Parts: sequence; C-alpha cells; structure tokens
Amino acid sequence: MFSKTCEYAIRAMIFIAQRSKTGNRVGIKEIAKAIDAPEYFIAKILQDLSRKGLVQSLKGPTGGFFLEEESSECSLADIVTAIDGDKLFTGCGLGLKNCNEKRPCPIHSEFKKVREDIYNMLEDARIGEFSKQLEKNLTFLKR
Amino acid sequence: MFSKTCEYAIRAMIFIAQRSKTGNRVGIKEIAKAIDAPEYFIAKILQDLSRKGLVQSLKGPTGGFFLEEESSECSLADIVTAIDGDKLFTGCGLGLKNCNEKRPCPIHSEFKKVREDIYNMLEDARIGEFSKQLEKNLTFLKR
DNA sequence: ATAATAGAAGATAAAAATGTCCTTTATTAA
DNA sequence: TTAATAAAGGACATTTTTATCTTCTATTAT
Repeated sequence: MFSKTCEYAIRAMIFIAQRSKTGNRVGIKEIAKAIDAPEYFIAKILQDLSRKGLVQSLKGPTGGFFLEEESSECSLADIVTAIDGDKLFTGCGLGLKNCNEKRPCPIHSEFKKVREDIYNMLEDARIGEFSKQLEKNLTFLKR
Repeated sequence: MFSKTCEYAIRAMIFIAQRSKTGNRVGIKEIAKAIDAPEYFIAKILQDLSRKGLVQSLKGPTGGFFLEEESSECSLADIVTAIDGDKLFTGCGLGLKNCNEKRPCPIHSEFKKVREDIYNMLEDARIGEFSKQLEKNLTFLKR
C-alpha cells in the first residue's frame, strides 16, 4: 500500500507528535529506536518532511524534531502525498496513464470507490489524534 | 497498490480471457502488444502464473496461452495473491510484523475496514466478467 | 569566542524490482 | 522425421528503493 519510506514517515510523525505535546524536541537516534527504523534512513526522510514543512526542526544542543500546533493537525493523507505522491489516490489500479471515466480500464469503477475510501480514511486521520492512544500504550509503533 | 508485475499480470489475464472465449490461444508477442507491456517481462510473469495453474499454455505452433473454463472464474484476488502475496490483505498498514488486535498500530482499526473492502472488491471481480466489456470496447488495457 | 551538539546535505552501497537476452524443450504441420 | 514455432528456463542488465557513511552548517551552553 505505502512505500517503506512512507511507513517510517508516518510512524516517526506520530512519535514526534506525542513527544511534542510536552514541548520537547526529539533527536534522530531516539526516534530511530522508538519506531525501530534505520537511523540514517529516517534522518533522510525527516529532512525531506522538514523541507516540505510537515515537521519542524532545530539544530544544535537541545535541538531535534518537533511539531508546531499546526503540524500536528496534518493528516496521514498529507504525509502519504508528500512521500509517495498522489498515485494511490488518483492513479489507475492497473497502472494505465490515460485511464479515466471516458476511457476506463476494466476495474476502473470498482477501484474508484476503494480509492476514495482510502483517501477519506487517511484525510480524517490526524497525526495529533494518534498520540493520545500511543501515550496510554494502547497502540504501538514498533515491530 | 499493486506491483508493476501484478498490474501486467491482471491486464494479461483479462486479455487472454477475452481471446480464450472463442477457443483461441494467444502468443506472448500479441499479448505484449495488446496490453503495452515489455514482451520478455510478461513472458516471465505468465510462466509463473502458468506454474501456479492460473493460466494454461501450450508450446509449439498454434500454441500459446489460454484459460480453461475454471481459470476464467478466477478472481483478481487470486492473481494478486499469486504475484504480490497476501501482504495487501493481511499486512499492517505501517509495516509492523506483530501488529494485531491485541497490540495494534495506531491506524490498525481504520486500516482493517479499508483492507477488507479491497479484498472483497478483488474477490468479487472475476476475470471472465471483464472480457465482455473489453470486447465491446467499453474498457481498455493499454496506456 | 569556543567547543560540543545535532540536523542538513552529498556521496556511496546494498537490495529489490523491473526489464532483456539467449538457449533449451515441447509441439505441430508438412 | 524434420523444420518451424512458441513457451520454459537460466543468466544477465538496468532502475528504483532502501540503507549507510562522511562532511558541512547551524545552534547552544559555557
């Protein structure tokens, strides 16, 4: 469904969101451990998300990643779009470039509904919401 | 959503299904052209599907690929499972190996429904059904 | 100011997915 | 029985994705 990169991105964002609520900043190493992802790899991913404004960061001692109020309102759809693009939401299920209503692939209409469900699900899912359950140990980001 | 391999596989299967209805067999080259896919690559894919019994084939002159009655009843879910495995249907949305009801990832329940929708959609979609619309030029397998 | 810290950025490496070529084997028509 | 045909199978090449390492830059505390 999502690329590995995107899976890491979502997990990292949820973790950062939880830590940000108390005004803390989190370092790469801590994030890597918390979500069980390769350190240098999520570093890259977060740099990317940082450039795109989905996460905030500060260099130097006491620095690290964090989420401003606004960023913790961002949806999973925002993250997926930033990392994997909108192919999942708008692309043809069979990979046809010119598939559309007028000239549909065989599974076009079946797929349309499912795609919309996925989009709505991801659009409704706000990063900030997840951190509560995570804090209560009701959900997990590892293994 | 699906791997490229899987997209080609589905497109090829639908094309073969349509040609099989009149008892014809179709060669690799014709299939490659019809679905606009790399010839040697779908050759590999069809060999794989053939070994797994999802498509039938015969060597030699007048040989090629075709579908027996039974095979044209196969679902998209069967093809996806054969090529991409069941990760899409059963795997965790965030890539966690041990994600489950007791120990869910943050998006576990949201994902569950969507996954089931996808599975039901693909399970209901039988290869044979698509060939009718394809024949009437109501749907397309290229570009 | 300076040293220590931590992310940013560029380069490189490994693995997986995708795509191609060549030889072998089975089948058929003549 | 032979020559032509077409899939099967093995090997190889390319591209994309995933992962790692090193150097540079900004920030902070002292």
